[in-house]
Amino acid sequence: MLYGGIKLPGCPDFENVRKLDLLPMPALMEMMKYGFAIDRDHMHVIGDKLAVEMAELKLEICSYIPESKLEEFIAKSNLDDDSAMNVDSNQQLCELLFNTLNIGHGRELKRTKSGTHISTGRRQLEKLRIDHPVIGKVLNYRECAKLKNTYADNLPSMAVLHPAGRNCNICGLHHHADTYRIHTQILSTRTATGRYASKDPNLQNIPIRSLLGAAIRAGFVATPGCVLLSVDYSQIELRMLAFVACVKKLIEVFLHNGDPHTVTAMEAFGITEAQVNADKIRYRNPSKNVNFAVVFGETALGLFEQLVADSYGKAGIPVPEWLTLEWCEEFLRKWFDIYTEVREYMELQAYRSYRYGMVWDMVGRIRLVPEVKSVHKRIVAAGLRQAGNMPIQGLASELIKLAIAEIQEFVITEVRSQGIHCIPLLTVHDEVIYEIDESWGGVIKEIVEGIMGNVLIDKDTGEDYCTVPIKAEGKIMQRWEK
DNA sequence: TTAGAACGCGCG
DNA sequence: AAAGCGCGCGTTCTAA
Repeated sequence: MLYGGIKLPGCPDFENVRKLDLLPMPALMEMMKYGFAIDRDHMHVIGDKLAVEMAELKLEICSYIPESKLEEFIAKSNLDDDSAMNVDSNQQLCELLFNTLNIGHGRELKRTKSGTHISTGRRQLEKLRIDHPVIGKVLNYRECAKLKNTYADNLPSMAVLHPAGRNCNICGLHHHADTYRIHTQILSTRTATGRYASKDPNLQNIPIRSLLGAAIRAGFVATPGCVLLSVDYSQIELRMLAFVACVKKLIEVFLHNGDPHTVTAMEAFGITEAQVNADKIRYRNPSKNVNFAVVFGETALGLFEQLVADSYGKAGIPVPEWLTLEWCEEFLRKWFDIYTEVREYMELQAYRSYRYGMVWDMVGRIRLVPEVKSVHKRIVAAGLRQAGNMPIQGLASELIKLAIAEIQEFVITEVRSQGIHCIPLLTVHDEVIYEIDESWGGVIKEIVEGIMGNVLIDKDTGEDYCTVPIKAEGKIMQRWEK
């Protein structure tokens, strides 16, 4: 027995899955009930800064409208202020970029799904960045608008006051100070893969990747006297791919605690570690991209597009001469030769999709894939990608569920029973967050890391169900991700 | 006037 | 021809 009667490995097994879905429920209930504290003033300050930035960018963007066209644009603008156009409207943006400024003239520009307009998505605009200064402004404006509308303005208004004092009427706890807390809803039976979803508000997509985004995340704070403990699995999907598909070379890399991206580059190009590090853009970045995206069923063209966008976007440099579609095709071929079991794994999932109409992950959760019987190649291809991805994403989601349940058991029997404050706040796919009495954060961090890393080791026999070591790393913070 | 589609984008 | 998995949400646009 692994935990509470959960068996591994498996085939479709509803009883097993039902048990696994129920075990983490007490912890999820607490996450929703206690909420995650936010610093409303911090959010307001960011919101004000973004408003200023947006107004400036909007003026700069509108200044590119030629005098002769100005009236035409003003007539089409749907805003009641005196601005010449609405940058949030892709139609008006298309008019400016492609019909007025003729950016990308003569080049093949990708159209939107419905085919009615040229796509103004970030990946497309990145390619046009060096053609005209307005593109950069639009992208900056978009980032500001997203952060302001979705986060800076909305989150403070959704926060609920937990007043200082005993027996809080919201959560029942004793609070030493007023806090404003966000209560999300966690949906445990929503996704096709077994992951959780979060809504009203969604706390699983709080920004972090950009500098401005990180500032938003820093608005999530620990209650005074407490710290936040965030523990996340490292490279969890790549590890699960190695495990599920029995990928010899990948398993070895993880057993030796190596860096899979560097090793992939060394193997694919037949070079040394020093050579990989000497030209990371050429060797390590593509390897990292494929290691990450192969579980999504990325194609050579997808890889090519991504690397081109990275080149223009992040590095701000033209596409290197070696970066061609053919190069990407060749690299992908080499990748599958090195990790040849992945090819076999994908074929097995395809077979199961056709034969049984479904695929399943290692604990027995199923996903139906009727798409593979479609007459449309595009639909079939999408179904096959989903079939290949689900057991990987699924198993990764089962790990964190087991961990959440096990940590909760520890929290209740060993921590709170000693009068130490420790509550679960949130889980974000491969990460769990707790709020802990500040003097106990360090101790509990070590224990939680251990529980998460050993979640596939049998508690009675010590047998490891997993052929790949699993690692979890924790951080202690006053503010989320800082 | 309004519900839903389309588009774009935040996260893992 | 299309070309990357899983979500939720804000704004604009469209059809009724």
